[in-house]
Amino acid sequence: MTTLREREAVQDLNEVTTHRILVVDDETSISDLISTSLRFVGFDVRTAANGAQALQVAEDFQPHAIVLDVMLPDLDGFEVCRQLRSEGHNVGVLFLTAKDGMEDKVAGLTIGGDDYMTKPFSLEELVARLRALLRRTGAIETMPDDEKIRFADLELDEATHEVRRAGQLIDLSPTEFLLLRYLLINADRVVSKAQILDHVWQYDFRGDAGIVETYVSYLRKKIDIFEPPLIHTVRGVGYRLRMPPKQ
Amino acid sequence: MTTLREREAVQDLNEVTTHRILVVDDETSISDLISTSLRFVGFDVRTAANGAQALQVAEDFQPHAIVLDVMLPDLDGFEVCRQLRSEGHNVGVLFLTAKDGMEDKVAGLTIGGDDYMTKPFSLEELVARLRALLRRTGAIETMPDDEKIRFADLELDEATHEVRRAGQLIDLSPTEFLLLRYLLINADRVVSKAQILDHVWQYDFRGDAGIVETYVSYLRKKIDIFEPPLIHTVRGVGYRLRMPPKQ
DNA sequence: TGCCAACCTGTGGATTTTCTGAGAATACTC
DNA sequence: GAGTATTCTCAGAAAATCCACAGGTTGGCA
Repeated sequence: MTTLREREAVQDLNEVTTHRILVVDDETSISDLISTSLRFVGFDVRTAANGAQALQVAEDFQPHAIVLDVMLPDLDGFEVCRQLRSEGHNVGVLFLTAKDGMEDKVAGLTIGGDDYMTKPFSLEELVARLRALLRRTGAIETMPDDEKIRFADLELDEATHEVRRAGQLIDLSPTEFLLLRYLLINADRVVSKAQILDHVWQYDFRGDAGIVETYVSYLRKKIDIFEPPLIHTVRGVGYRLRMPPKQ
Repeated sequence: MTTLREREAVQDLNEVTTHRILVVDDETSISDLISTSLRFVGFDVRTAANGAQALQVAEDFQPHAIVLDVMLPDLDGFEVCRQLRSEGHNVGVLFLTAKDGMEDKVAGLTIGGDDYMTKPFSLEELVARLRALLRRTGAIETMPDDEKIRFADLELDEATHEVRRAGQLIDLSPTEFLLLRYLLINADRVVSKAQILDHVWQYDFRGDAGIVETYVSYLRKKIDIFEPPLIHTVRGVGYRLRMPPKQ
């Protein structure tokens, strides 16, 4: 799925060091989904299925960040977080919360560089948030403008959520933004509609891949009214962001 | 989650030296919340859970300031403070008190550069007060003018609590002021409603993020009646203070 | 050329998000 | 203790977004 290119990009940021991420969730399906995704993107991942195990694994794995479900069979996520911090672990935490009203019982999830997402989420967003978290907590040292992804005269800024083509500001909806981001990260490679669906849409999306065509169409109308067009269809395979062939 | 920008600002003020803050509170949840926040904005933090421990830690940590709950299991906060002073520690103290009428007593007992806040408080305010305290006690040397935060033709003065747009004085309520301050500190980056809620509102606020919309609306009516508007909403993500897009 | 599958894109309704006004509750001020 | 300011909830309106669907278009291939 995701790509040498993306892994190389991560390598650049890390300067050789790979970041260690601990994923804590008791539903194996979720935890598999997440860890597979993160591994593809180049992280070194380990998992735990409950709080006690999480503490244990964290001890000798020394992760740079933790993806932590707040709803665990034994300790809850906050307790895990508290204990880790009190033991001196200086990790950023990306909390996962259910969308069922549990949400508003919990405040303070964005303190200290931490962040949270409600289930279900899209993998693309998970990765983006996790990267942002690593940056904020200093695990990735950043130059002022490596929060921008560029391709040709196209520029996507993660911090401001701005997208520009040839310097001109372009307004995108949230899904359009994620889609473009996914295409950009995989620039020059073909990505299938299934891949796009898996990464950009929430993991519980039950519609069909036709939606991807619709959104590609939206994107084209916004960014490919400029010349030359960058989004190319590879019939029978998928889509590809590509420079015009310089003959 | 407060931002590279803010950390850089702190660094500038400190000229490399990081300020040491001692946090004394017996409720772990509170002391965690505070220390996490302070660490993130660049302070070097240590904690103590009671008076005796506080004295001990202060001895070898030599903090520049102390955040001190007046209600401790052993000694009370004032006693701790008195003993420290008598031992020659010249630290500023930010007292924390419950909202129970004790406030007046506390107010009377704060001398010199000290300050106090009643629980619950907002993290934004805690940090602001602490900075002010450090300035008053001389732990931060200030240039005449760094108590102002500016963005475009907007100017917020921390010392006087005055806000101006295009030179014109604007009257804000306390919450509006904190909100604008938070937006200013994070100027140009997108901040989510959850972040705003976590930082600007008191930590025990149990309402939903809708309140943020309401207050953004208030702010707009006060500062964005001027042209151009500076507060922009990024749909699905949050808000952002932004200069008029360079055409 | 003619056919089929894949792809594109307009339409429109459902859904979600955001904005804002009105009013109740609370806190402050003189 | 009356009057004002502030905070917060709520709900309707407005806007943007999402998504299904369907007819039109394109490209590959027999």
